[in-house]
Amino acid sequence: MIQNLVIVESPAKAKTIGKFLGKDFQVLSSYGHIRDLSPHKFSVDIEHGYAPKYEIPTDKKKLVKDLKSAASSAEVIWLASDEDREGEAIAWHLSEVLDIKDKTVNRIVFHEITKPAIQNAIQNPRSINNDLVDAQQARRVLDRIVGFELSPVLWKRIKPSLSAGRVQSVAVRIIVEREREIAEFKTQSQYKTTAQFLLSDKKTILEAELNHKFSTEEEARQYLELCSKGQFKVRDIVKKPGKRSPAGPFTTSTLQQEAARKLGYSVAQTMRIAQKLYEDGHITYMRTDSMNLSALAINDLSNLIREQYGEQYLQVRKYHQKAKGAQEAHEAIRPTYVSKEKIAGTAQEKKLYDLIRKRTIASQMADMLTERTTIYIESEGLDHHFSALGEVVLFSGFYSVYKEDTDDDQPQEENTNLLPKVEINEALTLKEAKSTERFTQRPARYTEASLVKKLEELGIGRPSTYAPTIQTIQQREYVIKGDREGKKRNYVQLELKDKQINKTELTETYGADKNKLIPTDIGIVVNDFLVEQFGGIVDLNFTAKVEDEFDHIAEGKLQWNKVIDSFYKKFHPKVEEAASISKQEERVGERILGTDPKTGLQVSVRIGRYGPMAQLGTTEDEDQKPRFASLPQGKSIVTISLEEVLDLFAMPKDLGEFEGKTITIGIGRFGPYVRHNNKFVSIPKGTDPLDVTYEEAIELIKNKREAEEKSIIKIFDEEPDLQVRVGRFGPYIKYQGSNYKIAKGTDAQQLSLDDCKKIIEEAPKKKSRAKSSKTTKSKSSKKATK
DNA sequence: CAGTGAGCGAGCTTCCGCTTGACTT
Repeated sequence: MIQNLVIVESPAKAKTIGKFLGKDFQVLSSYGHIRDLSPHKFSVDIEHGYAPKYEIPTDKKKLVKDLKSAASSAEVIWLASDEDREGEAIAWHLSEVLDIKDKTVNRIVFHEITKPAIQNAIQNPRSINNDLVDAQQARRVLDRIVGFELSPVLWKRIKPSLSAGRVQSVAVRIIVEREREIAEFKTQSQYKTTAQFLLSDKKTILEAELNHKFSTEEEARQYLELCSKGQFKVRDIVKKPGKRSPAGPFTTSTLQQEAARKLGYSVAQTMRIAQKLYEDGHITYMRTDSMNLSALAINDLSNLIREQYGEQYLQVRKYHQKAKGAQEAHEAIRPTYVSKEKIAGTAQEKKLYDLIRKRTIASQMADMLTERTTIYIESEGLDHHFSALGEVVLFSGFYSVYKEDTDDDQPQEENTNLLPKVEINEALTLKEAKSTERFTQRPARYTEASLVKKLEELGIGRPSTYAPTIQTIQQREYVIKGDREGKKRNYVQLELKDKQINKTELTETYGADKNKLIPTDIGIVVNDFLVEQFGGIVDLNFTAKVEDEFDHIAEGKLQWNKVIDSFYKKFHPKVEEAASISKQEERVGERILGTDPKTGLQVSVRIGRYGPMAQLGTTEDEDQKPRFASLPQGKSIVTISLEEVLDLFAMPKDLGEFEGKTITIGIGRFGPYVRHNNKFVSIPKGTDPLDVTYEEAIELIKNKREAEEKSIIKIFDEEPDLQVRVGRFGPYIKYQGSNYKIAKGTDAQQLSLDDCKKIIEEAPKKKSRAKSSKTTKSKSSKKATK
């Protein structure tokens, strides 16, 4: 029998701690929360003080049973969940669920997984902080009320299965508002002037920029004309020391940002890889908002920097978290053994480890020191002056190990920009000058990582939820990760050379975007509805405000259910009101575009049961049922024109006969298609279905037939319904409309009819396949039933 | 897998934060 049972949150942590504590301690893990509100039921008793009804999730039942039996045979139980609101609640749930009436229950905490930290924790046990637990309950209940009251309003007013919540709805709002700023952005242009001067040796060139931008071409031209007569000289040379400091060690959000910028990983990908590194013992915990490093780690880092770079490169620093609502229960993300330069693993794991390691080392290194030189150039009688900037690195410091990227698309300016030697009052000859029209840049669309950064700044969401939140808003189709093609524009360049000014018109592409978060029609309509009806909840500062109240609860100054009550009394009537109107009474987000000149029927667009749609005619019209059409990819209910909608109703379009059957063009659930003899061929992306000619349609049909023929490996005369084919995932059997997987390593060519039938019979029974394909992506719902 | 969208109604969808695997295609 083991005397002491320690329970932590993560199994990897349990393993390490077990080693530190020795034989008298058994260390187990709770795998996060062990109890929660039911995923299907409201589970908050509004009438009785908002009492939450907790249950043990089915997939946690066995774990809780095991923990119980371990607890029953131990004398002292140490609850060592994280030192934050959630961790305190986990400890409390454990103390409630495990049968431990007559046992000693000690609550202990540590911020780092080191032997001294853990021994110290064991020396200083306390009891559970009930105020902190209450703050967590308030957070949990508030989120449940918001999510489970708001979402049904959306089902009723807009479309089923939608969702809203304190975090996700603000994330969507940020993206929708940015898109509006982009749409409303008025670009302006200014003329930026640069010049090349020759030094007195008549050979060396000095490049400089004018400290003024002209708003019109005329002004720029006049200035260049003055320049052509100017007598330039060096007015002053100013030298200033410059320095740059390293960024702090990684937290979850900064790791996600840098991994996206430097390695191109998605937020979810970064977390998956980091999880593996953590489990393999290479890095500390990856879900953290702290920049703290343990004394042990700082010691290791100091030794490494001294040895590999020298004493002058070492500068021990302490970083402080600026993010709102940070709870700092863990260390920063760092290598467990910084001396380990390379790890075993996949290429992705190695790259991420290297990034974490270099960032951690750099964080304890000296500043980079530079000397910045500015040469001021002027001519008598001329307003404004030119200046040439140079920067020389005097001491590289942390910069030799790691440099942080920025989100700007602009290339980084070079750091070592040497300037030629000049003297004050040295006469310079203007070799040439250019005045180029430059445009102001529209705000940038968010990437996954820059959205995480924004959310963190607002104190919305936690390290463990950034990646899932981004997944949710994409899954609900509020936002898609997409590309936008750049547009072309002309700009003017005036060139002064040999006393002549030449004007050229050049073209540039601008505004192209790749893999950026773009709101969908559904996202826009849902957001506008929420902003209008529930502005307080989707307010960017809502979380910060309630966090303040949670803090007061944690300090014992407020009662948690009173906080919830005053919120609910204001919130619930708004829910009732919003839910009292039906979809038919008021169509959220509907746009009426006009009337069809041919029929005189009303043309409108809105969000329908299956997404954005167009409607011809109205339901009030008794004589004529309305016609409907889905909006094709790339079209939006916000911007689509009457003409474009009328084109949609021109389908299905008859193209004529081929082999005795008619060819029709239409748009279905999976996009535009050509239909012939009950067979469908997709029309490739980028082609307007209305532009497809009779000849092109036949071409598409023939191509499809050819591809189909090629895909058939084997066919049996006795059973023409059964075919062995090869597809994207390799060979498979097609039989009566269903596909069957062929086991790896089987030679599909050699299969006999009997072999195939056997494979079909032995294939696992499919569960409600037809249903799951209709409700596009309801994977999460299946998990819950299991 | 491809002409859905009205209406009838049953039953379902939904939140945020802690944690890892177990699952197909």
